[in-house]
Amino acid sequence: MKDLRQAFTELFRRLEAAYGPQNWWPADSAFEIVVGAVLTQNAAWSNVEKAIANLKAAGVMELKAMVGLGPERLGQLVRPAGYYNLKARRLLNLLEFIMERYSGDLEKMFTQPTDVLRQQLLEVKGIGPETADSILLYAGGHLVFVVDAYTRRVLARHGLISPKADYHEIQRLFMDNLPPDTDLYAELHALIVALGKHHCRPRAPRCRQCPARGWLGTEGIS
DNA sequence: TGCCAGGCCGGGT
DNA sequence: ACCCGGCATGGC
Repeated sequence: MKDLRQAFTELFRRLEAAYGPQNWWPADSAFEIVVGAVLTQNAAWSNVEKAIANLKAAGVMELKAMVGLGPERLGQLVRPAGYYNLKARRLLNLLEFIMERYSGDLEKMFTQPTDVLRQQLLEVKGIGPETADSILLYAGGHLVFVVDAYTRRVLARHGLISPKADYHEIQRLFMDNLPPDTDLYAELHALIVALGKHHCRPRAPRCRQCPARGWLGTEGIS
C-alpha cells in the first residue's frame, strides 16, 4: 500500500479532474452557512435550498430576526427541509447559544480556539460532530475535516476503514495525512460528496468508471 | 412506489 | 458501549 499522504493527494487530484471545483459552501453569508448546516442534517440539499429561500423571503436570514421567531413560525418556514419541528428547535437552540455566549456576534465566536468552540457547539442539543465541523470549517474557516456518510462509504469501499469506524477515527485519518490547509479540507470534502452521489450511494453497484478506482493501488475496488 | 438525502437524540439492552 | 426507532419533505 502506498503512503497515505500520497494516496490522499492522488484521490484529491482524481476527483478534482473528474468533477472540477465544487465551490462549497454555497451561501451569501457565514450565518447562512450556520443555518444550512442544521437544515441539511440527513436531507437533500435541494430541499434545504427551498427552506433557505423561505427564510430569505420572510426577511429572517439574520441572527437577531431569526432567533425572535417562535418554533412554530420557524418550523413552517423550514418545512421543505424535512424534520421541520425538530430542526426549528435545533436552530433556535444554536442561535440562542450564540446570542447568550457571544452576544450574537459570529465573528467573535469564531475567534475562539477550534477545540474550545467545537466542544461548545457539541453541547448544544441538536448539534453533532458533522454539523459542528461544517460550521467550524465552512463558516468559520477553522481547520477541521468534515466527515459524513459519503466519506465513510468511500473509505470503507476502498478498504481503508471498517464500515463502522467512528467519526473521530475517520477524521483523524484525514487530518493526520493532509497538509493543514482549510481550502483543501473544504474542497476535498465537497469532492467526496460529489463522488458519493454518483458512485457510493448505499445501493450503488461497484462501478468501473469510479474516479477513485485504483486509489491506493487497490485495483478492482469500487 | 419505495428508496434515498451533506444527522442526531433518547431509550432500551 | 452499542443498537434502534423516531423525526419528514421532495425528487427520481
